[in-house]
Amino acid sequence: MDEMMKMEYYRLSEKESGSSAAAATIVEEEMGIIRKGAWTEEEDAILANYVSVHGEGHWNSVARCAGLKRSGKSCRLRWLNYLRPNLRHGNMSVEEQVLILHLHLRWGNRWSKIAQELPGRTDNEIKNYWRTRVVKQAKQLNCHVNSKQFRDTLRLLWIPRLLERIHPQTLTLTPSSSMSLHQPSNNSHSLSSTNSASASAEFEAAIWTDEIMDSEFEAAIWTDENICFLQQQLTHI
DNA sequence: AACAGTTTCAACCGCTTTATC
DNA sequence: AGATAAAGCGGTTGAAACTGT
Repeated sequence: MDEMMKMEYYRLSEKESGSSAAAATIVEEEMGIIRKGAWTEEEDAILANYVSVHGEGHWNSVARCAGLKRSGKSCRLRWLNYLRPNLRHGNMSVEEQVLILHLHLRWGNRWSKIAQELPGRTDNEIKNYWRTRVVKQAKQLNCHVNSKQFRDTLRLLWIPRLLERIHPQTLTLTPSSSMSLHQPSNNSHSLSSTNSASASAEFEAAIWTDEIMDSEFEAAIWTDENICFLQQQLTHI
């Protein structure tokens, strides 16, 4: 935090002392001062302008100083999920989808951690993708999304198949990375083996190509053909 | 065209973690 | 060391958009 920010922060904290900020928020909410629901363009502009001048952080203060009738939490979320620069909205590319599948096998529902590996994507977006696409497809295949059966099928068959289609060279990496994809794991909650960290890094690097950042086409990995393939594999695994 | 059912995703909620005093 | 506030996180909800009849 730079000095200007610090000064501003302490000034505001002082202002808020006495009755706590949280208590103030509750009172404001009860009085109908705190707005909820969809953000308007005007509110977006106010928030974006304020953050561009003062920087991120101290969201309760942002809400007050910018004149927004919103909670600090709401301001933070709106900024992180919508207004922040360099965000990518819209359809996920094939590479992004495969990476999500891969990282979820490794980390589970650690959405923010997964989001860190997908530049421009938010944890909320990834979480929504998972729930609306992956969980849905698993249900249609009569599987639980976290079952060993479904996870093994993803890890051993489905992801390699998708990779082969998008980047044929990915599967001819070093033995270590291939192992990380093909080696069955006793631990159903982890893709990892001893060398998995470096192998996974190699895997992720292989998925990401220069064109991904420009990729705008609708990337359908959940095609009838692919789902049929999954269905067949699930009955044999 | 109108309605019902389904899907999507932005936003909220509540809990946990981290930072500060 | 404990209290408090802020930030972060994952789960859930509900309105809008979409699709089928």
